[in-house]
Amino acid sequence: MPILNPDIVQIFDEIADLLEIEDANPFRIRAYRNAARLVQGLSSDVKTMVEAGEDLTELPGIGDDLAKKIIEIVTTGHCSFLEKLEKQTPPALTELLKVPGLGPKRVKALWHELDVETVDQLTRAAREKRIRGIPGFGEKTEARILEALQAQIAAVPRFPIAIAAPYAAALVRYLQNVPGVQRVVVAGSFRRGRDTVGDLDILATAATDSPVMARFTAYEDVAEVLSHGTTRATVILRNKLQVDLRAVDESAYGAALHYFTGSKAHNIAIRRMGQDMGLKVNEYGLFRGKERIAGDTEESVYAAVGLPYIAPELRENCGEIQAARAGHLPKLVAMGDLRGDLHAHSKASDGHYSVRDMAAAAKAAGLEYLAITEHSRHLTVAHGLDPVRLRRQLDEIDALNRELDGITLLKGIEVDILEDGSLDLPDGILGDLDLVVAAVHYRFDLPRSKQTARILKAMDSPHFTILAHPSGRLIGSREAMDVDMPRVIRHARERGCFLEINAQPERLDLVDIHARMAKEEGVLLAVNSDAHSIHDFDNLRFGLQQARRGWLEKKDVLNTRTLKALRPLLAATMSS
DNA sequence: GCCGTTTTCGGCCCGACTGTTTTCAGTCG
Repeated sequence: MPILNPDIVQIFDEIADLLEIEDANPFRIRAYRNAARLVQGLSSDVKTMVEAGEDLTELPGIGDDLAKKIIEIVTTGHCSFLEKLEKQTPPALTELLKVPGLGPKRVKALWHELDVETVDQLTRAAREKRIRGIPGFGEKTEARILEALQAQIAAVPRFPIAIAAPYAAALVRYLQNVPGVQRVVVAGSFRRGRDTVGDLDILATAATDSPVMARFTAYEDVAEVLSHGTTRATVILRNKLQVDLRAVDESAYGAALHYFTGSKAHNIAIRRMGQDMGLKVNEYGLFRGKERIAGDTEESVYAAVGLPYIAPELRENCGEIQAARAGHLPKLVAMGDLRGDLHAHSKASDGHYSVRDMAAAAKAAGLEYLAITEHSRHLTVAHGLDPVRLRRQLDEIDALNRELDGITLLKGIEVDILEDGSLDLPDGILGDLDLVVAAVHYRFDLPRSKQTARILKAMDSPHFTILAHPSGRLIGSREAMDVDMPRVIRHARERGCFLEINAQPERLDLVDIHARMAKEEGVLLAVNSDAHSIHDFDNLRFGLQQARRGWLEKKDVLNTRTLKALRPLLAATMSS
């Protein structure tokens, strides 16, 4: 069985969970958590690194011991230390840690006092009112546990960022109108541009006598108030989205925004840097002794620890601090850099508007060019085009281009990659296009070797410009295909073709770490809307955030090129 | 378990809220 990075992540997290229940040295536990997070964010395959004889202790947070464990895992497929822990502590206990309100201490107490090892046993113990008898537990805690268990049956998944966005915007507007409130901003993973958010973290600056906390918990969309203090409150909205509000004085804006944006790992690293310089860093500012030396702005927070400003999308403690220290931070691609969009549909296939309407909407969104890329005939549910209908559309686009002003349409197709890796339309007509976008739309279940071979073969077609939504995942409903993405990326480089970051909220694929890998390999990415309607160009901002999370600069993104600069790049993929 | 312009030991980020407590432990972010 091939060992992939997520397998290592899971093993280290499991070790950390079990060590927590055993009440081990918290810093030892943190070492495993850090290692898990490091591997999670690694843009290369650990097994490959081991096979290449790379020194894993070069990685920050990996020492001799963890390097040995990683080597054991990738070579044998298991970890003897984890197996030893599982003999001492029932592995099912780690499931209990996921119950809100239960941490390692309480899980351990439940296990020792009541022999509770599983979620079922916990539910029974709560119903039979046995939990309140344990020292440190009471009736309220018992009720909370039972409630949490019942809520977990209807487990709340993470929200795609675009779904959370309108709720965030509405809350921000509401809070801004509360007396005494100065600024309201959404922080947390939302601000870091993650593809999904587990909750919304909102920061408000307000006068101390502002009723902002009370007004927050009284917001009409609040279904439940989980906690309510003077500077912090947590609620659940009717759609199950959790929202945290933190209120601070305006003078602490920068420090609080930095703290509340995270990530946690990034914050810890920054605080440690501050500590080395004799500074205390918290959400109120940076302090040398009692003296406050920074915190008005985020820039001042970074400057105080000797760093340039780091964009929120980079704050995952995955190399951004080292890059900042070395002066090597990327100048991230920005919304205004996008010149065009290379993937869109009209009602000729499964879109909802005419080509003319789509062109007008793209122009209104500030774009200079738009590729029309209908589905091909194999995708019958989307009314995919055969050669005859495609030929007709090409004539329509030629005619429109003679008439349109300020926007140029490119002739494309989103051609199906068939199960054997061939493309769904003949080379003859594909050769008459400006670009060929290709994608997998069925048989997502092929084994890794076959799926990878299928895509590599498709890339070797005479006409192949962009691999669209390369992993095929749909957030919350379909897992990514099992495909060797590093190999696909390397092949794209050899073949001279491009990969897509699809900006549809449920796709956002390539994901950040693969985008970063592509950048490192020198493969250009297209940030495309995959628009099916005139409103979908708004989604480009989410695709762009994903690109920024992949450390992409303007030069790394294909569709930041002017049309003049783009044409030869497209042409080079259409003639080999 | 990691790490080192305090380098092989002794540190390791910081604070708010809740519930069960009479001063704080546990959990969370």
